[in-house]
Amino acid sequence: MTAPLHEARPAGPGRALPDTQQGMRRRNLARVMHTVSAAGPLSRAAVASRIGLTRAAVSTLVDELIRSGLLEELGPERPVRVGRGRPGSALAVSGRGPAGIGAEVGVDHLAVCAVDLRGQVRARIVRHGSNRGRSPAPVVKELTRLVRHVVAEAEREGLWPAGLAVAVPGLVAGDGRTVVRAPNLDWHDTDLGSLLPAELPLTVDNEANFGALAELWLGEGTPRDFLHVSAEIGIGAGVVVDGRLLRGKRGFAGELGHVPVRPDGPACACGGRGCLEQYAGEEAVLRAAGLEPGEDRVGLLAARATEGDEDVRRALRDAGEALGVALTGAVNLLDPESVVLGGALAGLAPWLLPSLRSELAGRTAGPACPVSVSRFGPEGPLLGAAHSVVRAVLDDPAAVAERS
Amino acid sequence: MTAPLHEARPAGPGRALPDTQQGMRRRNLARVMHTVSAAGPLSRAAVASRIGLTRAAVSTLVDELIRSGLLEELGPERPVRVGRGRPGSALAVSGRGPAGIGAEVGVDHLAVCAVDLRGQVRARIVRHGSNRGRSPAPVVKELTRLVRHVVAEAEREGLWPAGLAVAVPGLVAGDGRTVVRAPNLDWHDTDLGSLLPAELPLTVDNEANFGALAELWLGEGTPRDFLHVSAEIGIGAGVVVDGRLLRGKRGFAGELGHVPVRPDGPACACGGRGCLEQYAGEEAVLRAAGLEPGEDRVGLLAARATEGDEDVRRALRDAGEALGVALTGAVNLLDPESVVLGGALAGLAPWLLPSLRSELAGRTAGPACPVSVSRFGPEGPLLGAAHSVVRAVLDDPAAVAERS
DNA sequence: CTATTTCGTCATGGCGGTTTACAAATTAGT
DNA sequence: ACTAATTTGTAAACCGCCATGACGAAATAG
Repeated sequence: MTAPLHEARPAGPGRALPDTQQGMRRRNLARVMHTVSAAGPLSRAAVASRIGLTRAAVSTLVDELIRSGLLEELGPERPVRVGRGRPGSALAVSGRGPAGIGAEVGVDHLAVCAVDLRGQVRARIVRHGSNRGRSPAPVVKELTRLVRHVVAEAEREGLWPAGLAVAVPGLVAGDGRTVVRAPNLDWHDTDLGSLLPAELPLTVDNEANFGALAELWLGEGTPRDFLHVSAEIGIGAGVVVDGRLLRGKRGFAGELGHVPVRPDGPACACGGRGCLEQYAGEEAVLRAAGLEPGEDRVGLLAARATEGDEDVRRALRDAGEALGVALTGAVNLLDPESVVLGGALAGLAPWLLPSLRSELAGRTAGPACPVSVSRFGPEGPLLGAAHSVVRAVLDDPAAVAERS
Repeated sequence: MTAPLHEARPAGPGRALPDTQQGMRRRNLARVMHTVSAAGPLSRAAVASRIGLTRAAVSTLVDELIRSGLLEELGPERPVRVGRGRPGSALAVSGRGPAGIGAEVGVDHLAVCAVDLRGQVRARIVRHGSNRGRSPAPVVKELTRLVRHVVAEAEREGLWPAGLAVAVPGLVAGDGRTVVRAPNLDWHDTDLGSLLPAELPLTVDNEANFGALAELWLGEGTPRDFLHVSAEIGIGAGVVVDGRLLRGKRGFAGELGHVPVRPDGPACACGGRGCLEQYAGEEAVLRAAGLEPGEDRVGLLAARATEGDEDVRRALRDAGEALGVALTGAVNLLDPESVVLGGALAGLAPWLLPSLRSELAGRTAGPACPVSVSRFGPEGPLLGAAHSVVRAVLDDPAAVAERS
């Protein structure tokens, strides 16, 4: 029963459980966890009215969750006051117990963190240094060391790892383990499952997808329908529809970088012509700006743009324009509530946004789709990965209780 | 309790019912209906093993459904044989009881049909004649007459109408009643709910969406992730993701017609430039082919192309090319399993497909997304509409039993 | 200080699926 | 043809889960 933990993929609170009393119980446990997790400290009565069960039923559910160590009672010193009447006893998600381990394989860094059920980052390591062209085995070996380190640190705080989620800058197969293509790393058809320790349930996904999930779960007022655009060499988008990540048949959805912007434009590695990547991809922008590819390419662009370098600014303006054209297509197709720029794009937003927005507005009848910048910037994918494990626990607390 | 009947919109078998024993019962009733409906005559034991309940539980569910008239026992003359052992008694969806009424407001016709729970069309009327520029009131009045006629015919066969679903060639608001914009008809912000008889639960939706649903529900081997493209003056797409229709925030998803194909192309009514509609829309194609707009425009194009008219063929080839560019973007974004051409496009497919396919293949790395033609052609939206009502009954049989 | 309100829990009950057992209906094998 | 094996459908007893209603506990309002 470790399968339901891979929740960043199948997704949806407790779906697919059989419609029997046991399944009902499990779903109700999940609903209690989600409610308490989302709405802060809450009394049993408040939970009951929110999920539509009686106080008595919620009491038994809460008892079970407290026994499992997933929920805790804050104690009589910190009651939940409502007005007149006896104050409720405050329930909160436990700060001990299971933790989600998130990891990120970036082009220029590795990062690992541990997040508890409350959403707090409890341990964190970042190692800088380029991974371009390094073969998977040594990179993953190093990543494994970092994971073990973070897990050890988390365990010292009374946490135990419930799963590992890895964000990679590339396409991931539908199995949630295999990196099909990561151009920045030059990885192809690499099964991370066989390289990582098998102790933890594993999920691998695109960084744009995890970034989108971070936005969905952690962003304040984030809608249930939006596009999260993120870029390094390639440009990827995490598409969230009705609160769920859109993956597509093979798991390749969100390949914004190869949306045609000018059908007769320059040839692209994908076989097409005039793909967005040819105008707004990292290499294209650096070339247009007259810069040499170096270590921290995004930082370099941002620095030069800040200094007022006209070539760089023009290059970014043009990239924003191309992004605007591609996003117009996406917005027409998906009708999202907003578009969020995350990952590397977040740092370049000041110079991309004006042309992007005007292009989008000019091509749209009625009010244009609002474009914002992610609050998490480059941290999004890592946080999203760790939280995906946490969400899996919230989605089926009974499965975790069995293992603890 | 008429709300859950509008199932083409919220969709998803019995979701959102409370996780209480009553909700469980209702969901299990729905699962029995869906199973029997999908897998033909089935014994109680077969249903039980398919949905994961015990034979005893299924027996009580089936009893209830038979009492409600939604299921029927075929009788001892037509048993379900399995091999050794006692043969099962065959269960089938009832051919009487509730029926779905589907209606279509086309540019050149009105159509209404009644479909029983088995999916059979039991009554049908089509009235030819242009509706371009006619104001909503008289058109809907005429449609209402046709609906009453079909309902009367269905009732003579022992059916009763469970709901009415109307397909329109335009954008429909999120409420499922109001036509926001239908350029072919020149309707704007028209609330069909106030014009149609209030006796029946009503759903209004875009014809491309209903066409996509027909494909999803009735097509053989149709995947759960695909794009259904359909066109009259505008070009719309029904986007199906994981077996559910993608609607977007305002319900405007699938506006393929305004995806930019050439960012510097001719201006479009939407405010943009070079939208797909400027290359593959009906007017653009007619102009490129050197034809005058007349009554049956699609038929005219098809006829001329069949005759070998080079201008028409070239125009259609170019339109296919533009469609290919726009679809490349959509395919990259959504990673669907296939693309289906329906509605008016189905009739022009022989001349559109070659250039469309080669454009799509040339712009895609790896195997290109397969493009096929709808089996239903122009009938798709009408069938999808009627079936959406039927699906609503299957999704919550208990709600219907209360009304019968 | 009392009346009122709200919280959490307990006992009871209804409902729904499971378990177990059994009769009915058919095939396979002798 | 007759028996053994197999499968179906149903009935009775059981268990689990939530609802109902009542109660004591703990606060506020007057």
